[in-house]
Amino acid sequence: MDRSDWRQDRWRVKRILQAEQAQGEVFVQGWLRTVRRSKGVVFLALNDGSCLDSLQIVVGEDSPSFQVAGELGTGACIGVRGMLVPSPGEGQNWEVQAGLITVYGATDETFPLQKKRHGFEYLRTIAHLRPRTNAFGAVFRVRSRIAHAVHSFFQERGFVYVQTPIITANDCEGAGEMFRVTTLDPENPPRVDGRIAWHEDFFGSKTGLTVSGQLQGELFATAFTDIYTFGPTFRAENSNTSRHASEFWMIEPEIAFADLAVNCQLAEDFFRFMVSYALEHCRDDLEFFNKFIDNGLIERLEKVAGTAFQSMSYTEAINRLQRSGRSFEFPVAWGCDLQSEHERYLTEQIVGGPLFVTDYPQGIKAFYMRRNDDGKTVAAMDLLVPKVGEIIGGSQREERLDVLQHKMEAFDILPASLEWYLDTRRWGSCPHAGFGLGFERFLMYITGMENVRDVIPFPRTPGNARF
RNA sequence: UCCCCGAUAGCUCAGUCGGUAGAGCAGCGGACUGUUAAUCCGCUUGUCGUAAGUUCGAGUCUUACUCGGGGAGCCA
Repeated sequence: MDRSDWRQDRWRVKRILQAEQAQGEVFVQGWLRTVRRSKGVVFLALNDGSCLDSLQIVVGEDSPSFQVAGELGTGACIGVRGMLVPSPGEGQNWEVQAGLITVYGATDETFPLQKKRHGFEYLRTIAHLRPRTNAFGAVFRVRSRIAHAVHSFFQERGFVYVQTPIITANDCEGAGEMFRVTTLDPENPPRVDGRIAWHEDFFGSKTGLTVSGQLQGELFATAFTDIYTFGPTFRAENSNTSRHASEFWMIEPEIAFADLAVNCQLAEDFFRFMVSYALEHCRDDLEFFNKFIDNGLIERLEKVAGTAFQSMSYTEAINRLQRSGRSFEFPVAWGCDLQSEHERYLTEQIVGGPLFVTDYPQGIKAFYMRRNDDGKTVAAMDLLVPKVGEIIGGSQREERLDVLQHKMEAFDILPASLEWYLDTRRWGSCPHAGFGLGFERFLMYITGMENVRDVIPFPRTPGNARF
């Protein structure tokens, strides 16, 4: 239900532009994208973030604010009271004939945003102002809608939303380097026998920021059957790529009584639901991306929304790569992890769309993944998509206590640190599965933006935590 | 962390063989009764990333460093 008229005292630009008839006097507030002056008339383009388009404000010589309007610059924040009338000009159906204009915040010639296209790299250096641009307005509106779509999808299907902890003492999840959380004095930490006495730290043990909510998600899946998490995740890896951030958001469903096939089906349903949702609810913004960022975007999204995903086992993928006749920088051999170039070739060249690769060799995957009957592979799956690469990683979890204990031994993980995790296998264990989807990677896929730093409001990457 | 590329006006970029800095946009002033990143005329803008070196002379060549980008690894 649309309640964007929740305030009686002013209109949002989006609602005005959707008007089907003249509305009489309106009051609007926002920021100016452009100011065009002629001898007897000033045109203002007013944007309030409600939609991509701006509202045209026409200030005639008869307006009490004609003088004021002529002195406004790009970026100024104003309120306008005026009559909403059909626009005689090209390019918009409605415009506001300005009466009184209130200037909340003027700008001067040092305002960094101009009415021209800026490079994304430059805009990253002014991340506090970039939401006021067309591209980032579109990005963050889409981000908001898609976040909502995540909850819609799972809530409609009876999944319980779990807020897994951000501070955790799990140090052996194997998903990446952790940021340390401590209140010990870094200059002079307490020591026992020369080693830092972590038991004297705030939580009585060594803690860090979560690298995944999966393990706790599994605990809740053994009570609520179907659950999901959606929250921030932190990796202290020194990754300097367009696809990695130190702080990002991840969606992790975990489902009981499910094998890998059900897991893949859920991932596909989810992915396609989100794409359809974006096409339906973010149309204007997607058209902007399609026009200025990625010309094939909408066509690609529509195809993905309407087509079943392909799937192949790791073993088959290796065979297909070997038979491709293509020479890769890294050799293709069973037992080796797929390199980025291999993944790209599979999803972009061989399949030309999203692709599940399943059943990887157990040596290259995490300890908790369920061992297959062949004794060599585990029930793991990655979803690869063109341009972005790996966007989902998941697996059926090892629910057999003895097998899991052996795996932990083989991976050099001390069972003592995860007794609570093993307890779920001790009592009332059940087959279950789950996956993680990188929210920003999905946004990259949906918007065509090519850098993870440009789909997260204030990106954190090695060497940068500004704003 | 490794490999490659880059850093010149507020922004986007050009700058030849080493010879002393330039275009568009923005900004400022003016013109124009309705524009769509308006148009037209005029004007202003520089520690050439930092430090050192080679040279009569360095934006240009060399080295180191800083920052940014692309790729790789790690992964989402």
